Amino acid sequence: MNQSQKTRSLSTQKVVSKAIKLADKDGIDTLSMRRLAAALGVTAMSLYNHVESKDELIDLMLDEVVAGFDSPKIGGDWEVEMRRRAHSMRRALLRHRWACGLLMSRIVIGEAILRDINATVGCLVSAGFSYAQADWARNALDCHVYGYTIQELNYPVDPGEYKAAAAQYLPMISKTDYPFMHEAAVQIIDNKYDGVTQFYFGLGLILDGLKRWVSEI
Amino acid sequence: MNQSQKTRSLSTQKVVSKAIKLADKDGIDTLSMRRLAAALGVTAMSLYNHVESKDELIDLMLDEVVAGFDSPKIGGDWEVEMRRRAHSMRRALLRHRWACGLLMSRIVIGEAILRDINATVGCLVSAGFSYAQADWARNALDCHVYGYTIQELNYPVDPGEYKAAAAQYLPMISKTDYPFMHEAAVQIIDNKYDGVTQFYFGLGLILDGLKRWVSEI
DNA sequence: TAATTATATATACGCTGTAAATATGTCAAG
DNA sequence: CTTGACATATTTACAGCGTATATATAATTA
Repeated sequence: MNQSQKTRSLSTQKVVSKAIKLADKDGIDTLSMRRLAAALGVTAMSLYNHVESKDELIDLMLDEVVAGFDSPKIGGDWEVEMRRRAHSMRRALLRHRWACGLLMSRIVIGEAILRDINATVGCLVSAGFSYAQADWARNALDCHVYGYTIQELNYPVDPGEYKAAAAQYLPMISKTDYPFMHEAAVQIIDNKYDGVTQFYFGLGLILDGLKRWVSEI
Repeated sequence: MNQSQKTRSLSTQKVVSKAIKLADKDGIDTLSMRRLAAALGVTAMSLYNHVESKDELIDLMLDEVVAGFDSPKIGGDWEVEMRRRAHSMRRALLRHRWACGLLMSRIVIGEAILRDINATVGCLVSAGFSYAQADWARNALDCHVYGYTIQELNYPVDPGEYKAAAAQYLPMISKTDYPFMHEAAVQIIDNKYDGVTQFYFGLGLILDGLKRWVSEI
């Protein structure tokens, strides 16, 4: 039916790119092999010539997301580099909203991921961290970035939205049963919260702690 | 076929409990309504008399896990209470290995969850935190607990296992392409890492930061 | 005892990932 | 130029999924 019925039209790269595009648009839940194939003008089983399974496809998608991270420069000011990396991670994870939860909950070993970890550990080590310290520091920073961002993705931290959401949930939070939560919701509605500020505030807190830790040896 | 074919044998509580038991044993991926029903000696559709959907079932399962958290005492020493809560969270999440990823990536509003958040914010507020500070502090702590624990669930941080895993992955990490990662893996194999220590170390770092932050106003 | 309600069942639908067999286009060697 | 090998796309099929719908039966209420 197509002009190129059995001609080579696909490639792993094209499959992965289109999958990311679809996941960005419609969410990861509605991404099925059949739907992806249709979007590429092909039948589902064709994809398996370029991808071993849906699981491998998702790994490849995730590696592509990580490729968008701004990895630290080895030899640079570690604090500046870590901050820049964290910033770029958050941006990438907000752009690909489906990626954060998956990145946290799988072991993915792709090229981009190895490169990023190597650069991060390398930057810290060449700044004076021991390997153990660097490993832990990276873990703490990633925990913050992933942990914060995934909350940001699920809860509306944007000032306007946060207020709206709090107003919406408020009736569900009994004032007598949960007085502190209730008051917190009220304060959120009245005051202003800013997701970006909170993100960098927490990041600074961790970086400060790391700085003191490393220097006090 | 059963001795009680149409008799009332189920309840929401029983369904949720059995679901948790199955998820603990075989993982959340193999938990289907049919399998769960079979484990209860019943057909799949029967479950829908006690649970609105599989999604709601999972929310209920998660709330039950959170019910196992050791929530802070309002009025107690906030640092001690937060440490105790974090400890209990980690234990509960390690016991129910399927829960951590889900807790991070959904908005769950159950009784136990509301109670826990209320107690946590309440403890911090009554210790002198503003509501905004308390909200952020809880977020930072939860990020650490969830973020750390989910890594712990996926990567073997237990000393022996960590070594074995590093030894297994080492061949995949090219020494020329990823020298720092390679060296890190080598050091992990030679030195000793301890997941528990790392968890409390990171926790202490955050608590220290919070302490300085709150007092310096 | 009769009517109502709560609960369990049976059946069915559209969806999923992918195994297996088949057909067709491309390319290298004779 | 032909032929054979290979890469790729298709077709068909299967077992499993969540759950909508209709029905049957046991327990409770009137």
